[in-house]
Amino acid sequence: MASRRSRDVRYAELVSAAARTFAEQGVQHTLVSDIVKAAGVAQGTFYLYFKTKDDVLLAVVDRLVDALQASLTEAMQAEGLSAAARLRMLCDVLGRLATVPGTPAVVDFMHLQENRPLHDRLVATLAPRLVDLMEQVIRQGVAEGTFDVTDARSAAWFVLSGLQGTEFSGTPIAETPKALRSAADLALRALGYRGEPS
Amino acid sequence: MASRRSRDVRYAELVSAAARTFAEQGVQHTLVSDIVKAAGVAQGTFYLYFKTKDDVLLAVVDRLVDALQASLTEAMQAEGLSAAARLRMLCDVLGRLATVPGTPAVVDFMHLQENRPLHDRLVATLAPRLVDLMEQVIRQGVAEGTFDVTDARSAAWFVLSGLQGTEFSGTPIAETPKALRSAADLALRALGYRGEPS
Amino acid sequence: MASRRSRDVRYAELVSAAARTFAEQGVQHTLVSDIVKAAGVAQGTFYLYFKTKDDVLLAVVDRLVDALQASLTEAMQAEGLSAAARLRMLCDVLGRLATVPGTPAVVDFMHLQENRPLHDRLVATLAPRLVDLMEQVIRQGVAEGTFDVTDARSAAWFVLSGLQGTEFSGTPIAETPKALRSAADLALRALGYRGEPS
Amino acid sequence: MASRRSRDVRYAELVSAAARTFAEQGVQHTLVSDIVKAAGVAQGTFYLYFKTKDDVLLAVVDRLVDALQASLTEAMQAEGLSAAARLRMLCDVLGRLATVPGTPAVVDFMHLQENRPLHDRLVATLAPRLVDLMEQVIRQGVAEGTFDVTDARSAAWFVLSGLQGTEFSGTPIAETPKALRSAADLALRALGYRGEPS
DNA sequence: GATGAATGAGTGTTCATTCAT
DNA sequence: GATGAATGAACACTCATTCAT
Repeated sequence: MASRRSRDVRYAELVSAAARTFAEQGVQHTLVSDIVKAAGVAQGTFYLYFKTKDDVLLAVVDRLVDALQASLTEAMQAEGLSAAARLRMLCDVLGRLATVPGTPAVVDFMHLQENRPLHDRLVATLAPRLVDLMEQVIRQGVAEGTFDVTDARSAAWFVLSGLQGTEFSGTPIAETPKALRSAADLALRALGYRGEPS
Repeated sequence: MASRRSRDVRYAELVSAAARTFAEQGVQHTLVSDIVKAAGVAQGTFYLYFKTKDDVLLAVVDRLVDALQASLTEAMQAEGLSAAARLRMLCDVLGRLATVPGTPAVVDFMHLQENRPLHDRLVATLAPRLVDLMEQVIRQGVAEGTFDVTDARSAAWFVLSGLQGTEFSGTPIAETPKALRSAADLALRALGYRGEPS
Repeated sequence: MASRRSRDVRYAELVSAAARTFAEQGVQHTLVSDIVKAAGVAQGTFYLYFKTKDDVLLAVVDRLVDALQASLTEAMQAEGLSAAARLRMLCDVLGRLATVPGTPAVVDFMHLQENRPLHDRLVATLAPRLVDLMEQVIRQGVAEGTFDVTDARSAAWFVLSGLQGTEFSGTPIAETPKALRSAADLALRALGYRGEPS
Repeated sequence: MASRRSRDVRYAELVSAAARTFAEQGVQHTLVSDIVKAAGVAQGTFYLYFKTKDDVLLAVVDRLVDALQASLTEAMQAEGLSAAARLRMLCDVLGRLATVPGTPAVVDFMHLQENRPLHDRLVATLAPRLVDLMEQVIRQGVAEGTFDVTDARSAAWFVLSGLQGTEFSGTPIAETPKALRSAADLALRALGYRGEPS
């Protein structure tokens, strides 16, 4: 029998085990029995913490989202930055996503065709928050007079999608940050920014 | 027994039945037995035309892609257009996707969370071709001196992703064409285009 | 693979296999996998014929009920019999239940504590029909002037329950017919019959 | 932690909780976890008082049986009554079962198809004692010369089953006592009693 | 070619019971 | 005594695929 744990600890262990297993075998091919084996726990224990198999998936995604959210929020809290600077910073943070400590290999396995469902949930959960942030930045730029857009929300979607598209462009992960940096220039131009590129 | 048909006709019927069923129940929850029922055909017949269940999905997607490809290729064949004009035209075609005759409700159900796999395959199949087209347009623009980008491929991804992002921005389908039109302006600006907006 | 059968034949085979298995192992301890093993059929085949495990139980009971119904109806169709004679005949038929060809050992295993659910369903399905028959007999007796009861329905329940109670009295099955015969005398007296005993 | 109780009190609480839960959800669908929840006690505590889940069922039934036994024994202790009078009294007691203080709603939920197992155990436990009582009464009647039966035991089963059958005849509970009274007349006739009806 | 009965490996979930704390 | 986390054997049911007719 796995030694007694507090509810929270065991929960975290299970989520970790699930994340690991999803990463290794793909969501679709991960059995509940794989997860519990990885967690060193009995089958039934799983159901003390999750109602169904899908539940863990949500939990895994939530943990990632929370980590990202933390990074982003922290990054955006800096005062006295211009909108353009903030946008570049946002790109940087996104670019570092792949290497955020604690979420290793996330982006890596997220892109396996196999793991589409996970990726989708992540995006579905994360995207709205990102759009909100981006929209704020754009509005700031408009207020400053450095950006020139009429519909901040739409522009936020366009820019963010463009940046995200970089993910798919076949760029090796190692070069993602650089790719995002030049994508940031395109983004700024799209927003009507006339300042010099980075 | 379903009446004898030529192989092609029966094939088409099955693909249609599959498309219909995927649309109604979602890919994940569509059983092979549902498809054959919809096609008015016996279970075994299915496997005379498709090797596996996933095969139909591919076939359904292929049919869509072919239709789109036809529209796009035709649109791009026009001679004597500026790069900017071509880009706008490309946006228009994308905007009309939802109403392409023969692929009714496609975009509609493509966006159900349920149908992510289908959507993904569509994008995976279509995206490279679109990127190719877009890249050509961009290179033309650079050659003309109206666009100003260094990495045409990356820019193509950025712009195309941005345009695609519009899909997700919550815009009602009816207004997608209009939304894409203004997104085209953002795209042109991103590419360094200085001409007047549409 | 078990050889192809017509739907009806295979259905009958499965019901038989289920009846046999229920009899041997008790309803509660019979697994679907036991039934299919007994039928020489794959697990999935079971679900081509029954929606759930409980479904077979119903089917088994129905088959028994139909057999009994046939015996009883036939027995009651004889013309020109007195009510008392009919009641005795009904007792005989009930007494022969255990030996009705085609339903071997039924009563036998019906009484295992284990098989209470089956027994219950049988009684629940059969009892109303039996009560109807008994009520008819009683009404005939009242009309003849040989029986003397005011509420034929209640009397039917009383008499039938009394007869059925004999089942539980610990009488060995072999002697059930004899026991029922003397129970018939009690029943007739209860109904106010003054004729000489059998 | 539930407050400390004497073993007996806690035992009684658990039996009550079980009875309640069985009544509400049916025996089959009652989980041990439901019972402990109803008792406000931890899962493990259950097993300090009962060896298995079936044990509680027995305990619940026993409690009912004890209550009934008490009523019956008291009723039968009256001296100087004729066999017929005793039999009528026995019917009365049975008729009042439904309203015996301390076992409210018992008969009510006992008849839910759902609760057959409970009912069965009750009958299985109670019936032999009842049969014993009834047999005594019958023997008394034979000795008095007012009853005329050869096999007192069989007659006891017949009569008792007949009376119990009244339970199932669809009679509303409120009228059960009355129904049993007229059933008593049938019973007396079955036993060869020639005295005037009640 | 067409049929549809048959297959059976695969898996999520349940729940009575145990036992470390 | 009391707790409640942990156990894990047990099982019903699914569904893509095969193949005898």
